[in-house]
Amino acid sequence: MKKKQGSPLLHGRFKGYGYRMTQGREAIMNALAGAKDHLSAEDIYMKVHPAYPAIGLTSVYRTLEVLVSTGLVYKFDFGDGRARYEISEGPRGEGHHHHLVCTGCGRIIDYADFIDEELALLKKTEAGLSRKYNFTIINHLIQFYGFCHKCKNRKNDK
Amino acid sequence: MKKKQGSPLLHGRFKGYGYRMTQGREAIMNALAGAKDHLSAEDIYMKVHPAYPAIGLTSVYRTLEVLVSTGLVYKFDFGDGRARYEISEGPRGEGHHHHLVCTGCGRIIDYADFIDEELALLKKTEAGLSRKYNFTIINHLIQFYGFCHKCKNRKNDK
DNA sequence: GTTTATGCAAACTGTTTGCATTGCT
DNA sequence: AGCAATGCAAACAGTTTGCATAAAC
Repeated sequence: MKKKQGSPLLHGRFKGYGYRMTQGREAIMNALAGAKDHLSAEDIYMKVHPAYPAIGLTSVYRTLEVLVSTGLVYKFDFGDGRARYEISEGPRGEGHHHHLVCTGCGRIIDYADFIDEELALLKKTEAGLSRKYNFTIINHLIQFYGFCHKCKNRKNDK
Repeated sequence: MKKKQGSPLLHGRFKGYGYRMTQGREAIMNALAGAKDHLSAEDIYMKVHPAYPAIGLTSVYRTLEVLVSTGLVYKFDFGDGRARYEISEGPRGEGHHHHLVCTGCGRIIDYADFIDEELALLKKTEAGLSRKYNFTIINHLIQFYGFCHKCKNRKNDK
């Protein structure tokens, strides 16, 4: 189980948009497809580099930009100054989860509990929003902000 | 109705944490309190500068950092490279809203429709999450990603 | 009188861009 | 062959940090 071969879907859809498929892009897509979690541009660069050393960080950024603009890949930002990317398998994908973000220390906890109820409601909301704002919804991001148990206490010290 | 005088709550809570109240900090808090929308550090700097020209951008950042770490102010990131700040009146505040973020052009649409149903569910979810992860939830961020009507079409061209 | 906050300038970090070269198709 | 994609280095933008000074307490 070295590197999961290709992501035919991504691959195909990508070319469908008229972009060229190159080794670098393929490697980047594989890295994204094989990742459980959201990766930063540098994470991706690191993952791809050993298999394809010719890659440059610039290409990673440029490829990501294209992927994001087509909606095939997702970009989000947790506020730590570096963007994260994740394959857009959509909110029904098995890896889908939401986040708890600690305002005190920046820690991010992924959770997938309660997701089902949330999704049911979101689906309804989406329908309404799509209509009202003429907006095609592909994905969503839900984050709860607050204090993790460590920072909760530290806060009281202050 | 020039600038809403002080934010006694913020003010008091802030000192309660042991920080000193300075003119600059007060001005920054007023700027935040008077804003309908999420402001970037530079927005705040611009708002504060006329009334208190001695202020420096550095202080804005430093004050925001403190406010965020106490939970009095909220920081989020839409992915355009600059962080936004907003008074943490919590999800029940009248200005509370969620976002539609266009992946194609970066446009952000604020919406407040459907908020009530969403909030009801979120409240329930929060309770469960707080317990399970021992995490104190103060606020949340909900964003739908997709394509606005303009980018929807542009995408088909490609 | 101490200690914390400030302003300025310089340092940093992630991301973007210009340009000559390479590699898809 | 023709045009899109790449790599490198330099440019950028937002944010952070060091340090001497000023302001709160």
